[in-house]
Amino acid sequence: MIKTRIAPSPTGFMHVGTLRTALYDYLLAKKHGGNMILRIEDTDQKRFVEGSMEQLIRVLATCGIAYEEGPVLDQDGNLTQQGAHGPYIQSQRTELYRTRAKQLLEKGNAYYCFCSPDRLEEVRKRQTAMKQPTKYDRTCLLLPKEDVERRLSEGEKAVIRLKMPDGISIFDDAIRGSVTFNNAEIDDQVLLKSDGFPTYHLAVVVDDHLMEVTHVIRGEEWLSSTPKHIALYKMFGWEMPVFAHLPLILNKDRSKLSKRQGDVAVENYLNKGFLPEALVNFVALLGWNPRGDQEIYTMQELIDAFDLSKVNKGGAVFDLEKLTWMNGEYIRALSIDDLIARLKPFLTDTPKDELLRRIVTVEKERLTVLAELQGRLPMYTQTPAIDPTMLAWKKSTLEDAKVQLSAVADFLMNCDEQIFSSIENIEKSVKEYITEKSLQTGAVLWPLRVALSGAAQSPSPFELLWVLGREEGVKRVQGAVH
RNA sequence: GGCCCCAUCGUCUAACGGUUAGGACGGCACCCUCUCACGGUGCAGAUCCGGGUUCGAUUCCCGGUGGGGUCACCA
Repeated sequence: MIKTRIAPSPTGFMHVGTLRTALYDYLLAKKHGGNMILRIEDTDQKRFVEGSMEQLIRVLATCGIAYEEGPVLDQDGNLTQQGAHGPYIQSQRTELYRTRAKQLLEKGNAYYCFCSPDRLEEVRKRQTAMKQPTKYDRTCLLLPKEDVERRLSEGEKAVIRLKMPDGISIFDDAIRGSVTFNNAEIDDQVLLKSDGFPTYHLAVVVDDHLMEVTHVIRGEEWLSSTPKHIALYKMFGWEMPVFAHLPLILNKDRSKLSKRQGDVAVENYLNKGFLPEALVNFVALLGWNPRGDQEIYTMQELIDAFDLSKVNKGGAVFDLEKLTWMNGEYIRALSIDDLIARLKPFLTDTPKDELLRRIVTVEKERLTVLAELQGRLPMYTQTPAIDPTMLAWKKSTLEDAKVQLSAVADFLMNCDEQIFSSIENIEKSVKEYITEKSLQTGAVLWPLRVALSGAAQSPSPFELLWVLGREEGVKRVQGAVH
């Protein structure tokens, strides 16, 4: 059975790259009836941010990415874990890593290293100056056993390093095909830090094996450390998973997507009012395409079409404009009720139900992100200040505009109340009025719209009248005349 | 710099040796229209370069060039 896993660090936010990886993990697992795991990689205590695990769990849930194993939130919002291979939080598994590191030590596949960060730094500087690859010089590998024992018993801080074997590492990446490295160029990676925590490299291999992960999907930044992981799999005698290194998501300048150049946090997009479905749809298509001309996909369609071997190799620029367009598409596809429900969290003051419903009906096709609506509310809820110079249509005069407005106000005041029941009826009646009086459409509608909205650009006068109602509408028109 | 990866319109991508190199976002023009938005139509816009292989290369191979990633007791 296929088993995938997403393994984020609890650093306070979810990177969009993590979302895409999680999505691909999910798509691959679901496509083949497999399972997905959420594992928290919190082996760096310095980077841990309180509450971020819960946040990660919530973001995955709102994006519709469900996993079978890992930390979850119960009904009261408390963190629990589910699955047969837990715990799924690495800081709760440290004993496991220590045991495995010791095992490597005994077999001569790893060794203690007492070198100080300062010395390591010096070594690197020297190597850089001599234009040599920067890697540990293996000083501690030559230490006599007795020395090691003594220093350890004296309580000296030490790390455990992988003794990188000779030879070459070849593996078949599901996306890139065969990749080869010369082991001589690979560093003796620290596996267990002096604080007793494992590094990513040890923990990821141990956990993926113990949790029976079959497909390791991760970003391309991990490609060059894969030989270390392969060495570990071989030393432990474990079966290797399929590796799939995803192309990077890029900034406009084609460097790895970073905070400096825009939002990288999924939470930021959600908070601005990008719909999770839109974000998922967009991110799914960064580096992969189901072939064909379709742009909008449901999750089920993505699952059905997903194919790891069709993921692109080249990095993909995160195009905010296309995301924004896609979000607008999703907003327009929503029902009014659904849209209102999603809009409410973004409103600081919420108009009464019927008014809000009408506003949303009119604004729906104009919204690109949910957070925009709040700024458009005053047009409907506050009497606008009218700039008289704006009232005149094209080459028409202010006087003429006022004449037209007075007449329209009279018409609106005296017409059948029924016409206010729909935008279409209002439009029909007002246009009939214009025709009957042989007026110029623009000469009436422009001043009318400006009088209603106070803005050069706004929804149509018919839409505005429908939202505002007869009373408020007439009041605004009369107000513009005086 | 060493190693590794990558390379089709500005951007996301399609074309598993033979297509007028297709679609989408963005841009521009036009239509709809009182304005905005929506919608519709159209236009501009790409195979990094050089060698091979082949009757024929976007596609396969090699070499350049360019870009990126990585070289931590961070992931």
